[in-house]
Amino acid sequence: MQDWLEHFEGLKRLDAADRDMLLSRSRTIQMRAGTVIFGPGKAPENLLLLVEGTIRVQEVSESGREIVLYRVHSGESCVLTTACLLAYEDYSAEAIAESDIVAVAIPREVFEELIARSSDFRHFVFNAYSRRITDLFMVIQEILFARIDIRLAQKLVELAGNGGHVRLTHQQLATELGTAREVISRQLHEFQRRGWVKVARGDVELTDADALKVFGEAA
Amino acid sequence: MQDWLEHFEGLKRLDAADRDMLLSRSRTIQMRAGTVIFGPGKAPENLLLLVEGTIRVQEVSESGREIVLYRVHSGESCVLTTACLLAYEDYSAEAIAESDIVAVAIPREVFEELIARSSDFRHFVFNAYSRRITDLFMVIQEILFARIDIRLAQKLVELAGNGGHVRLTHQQLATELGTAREVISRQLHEFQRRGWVKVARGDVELTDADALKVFGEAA
DNA sequence: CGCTCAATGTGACGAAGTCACCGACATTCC
DNA sequence: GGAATGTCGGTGACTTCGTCACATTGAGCG
Repeated sequence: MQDWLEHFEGLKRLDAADRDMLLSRSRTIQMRAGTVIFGPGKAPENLLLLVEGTIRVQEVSESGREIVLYRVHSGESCVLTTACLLAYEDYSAEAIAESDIVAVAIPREVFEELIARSSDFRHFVFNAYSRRITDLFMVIQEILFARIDIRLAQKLVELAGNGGHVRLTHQQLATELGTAREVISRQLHEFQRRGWVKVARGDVELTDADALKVFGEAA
Repeated sequence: MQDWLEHFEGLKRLDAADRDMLLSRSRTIQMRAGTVIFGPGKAPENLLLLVEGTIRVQEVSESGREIVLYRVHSGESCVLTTACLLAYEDYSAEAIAESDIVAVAIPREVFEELIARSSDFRHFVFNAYSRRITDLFMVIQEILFARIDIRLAQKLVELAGNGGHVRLTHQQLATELGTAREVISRQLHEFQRRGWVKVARGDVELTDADALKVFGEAA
């Protein structure tokens, strides 16, 4: 894994010296799908750059309800880790490897030095922060002001691959939206009644993606 | 306004050179209470350091419902402005001067240069980001997982001054929690029935703050 | 004193979350 | 094959919360 820097759009233009620094003073780590990367009482020591795979950040309630806040994709950094290093720590948030992942861990001193030296690196980091904050704004916007049927329609369109299938359980869809399984079940049935989807065990087939899309845009 | 730097705990230890830079290349601005500092289609050009007053950042829905996301107090920076500069822009979020304010506007180049030069400044900025992100996490946590009677009780305790009065209208309280006025009215009546508060026009008197506190902690 | 506007009260309703429990399907192990 | 077990999904009753459409109240002011 010599050329992982190529995965990061925002880091391609770094100086040779900065690239060297990143390459020589970081180490590559791997984790299996399902690993808890950080969580209550488990703050990481390093800034993580995600080379391969995706990380899901979610919040959990005592009662067991969950919501996905955002995802970190390959080529992005997990800025929350740096946030954790500074701020309070009784997050009920956790980050989970959604797939097997490959990441690069950058020690804090290296992070600081790069921030000081490289304006490209600065932009990369601030960009990441901005995106997360925007994501969180959107999440709040949605859960507070948008109807759940609309949100589910949008989510289905978003998640459907080319085959038009969403291979998730109702519980997983509920977690995506921060609602309860029963609510998803009922809404999916309503969508099926309208001929927009066909539900099966662990799978939702979009039979009329256009209708769903239109419905989802009726904000 | 020469010594505004003294208001910023995180900036007190800056080098003389950095202080000079901040002082010489920024300008002080003032705004009246109620001014919209940024909002949809109105992104600011500068990083703002708030010297005097408070700024409220909130989100608004088409239907008119609102929620307060967080407040920026004197001695803090309004990092979202820098976030705005980079990311999407169709925020439905807005920042409003809650009181008359005095702020220092720092041009982008100066901001960048300081980030590069001063580790104290860096920490100041990252700290601000972290705090905001944490605030947003908490907001999501609350609106999704906490009952609104609990949240109202907490909010009343939090907002009550020494006199034990919260001088806000039901609508304003609703905005604090992102709910509807009617809901607040009903909950306040229930609290009054239990002898915890006494409601009047634009004012809630906490007659049994302890009970409210206990109730609010029954998470 | 009566006007007017903002603040608040209220009941009916609808949307969404909770609870309890059930049945349907899948996997694994005899 | 068949039993055991666990996950997934279905359902009705209920509660909480938001919405809507008004009615009422109070405070300031001409």
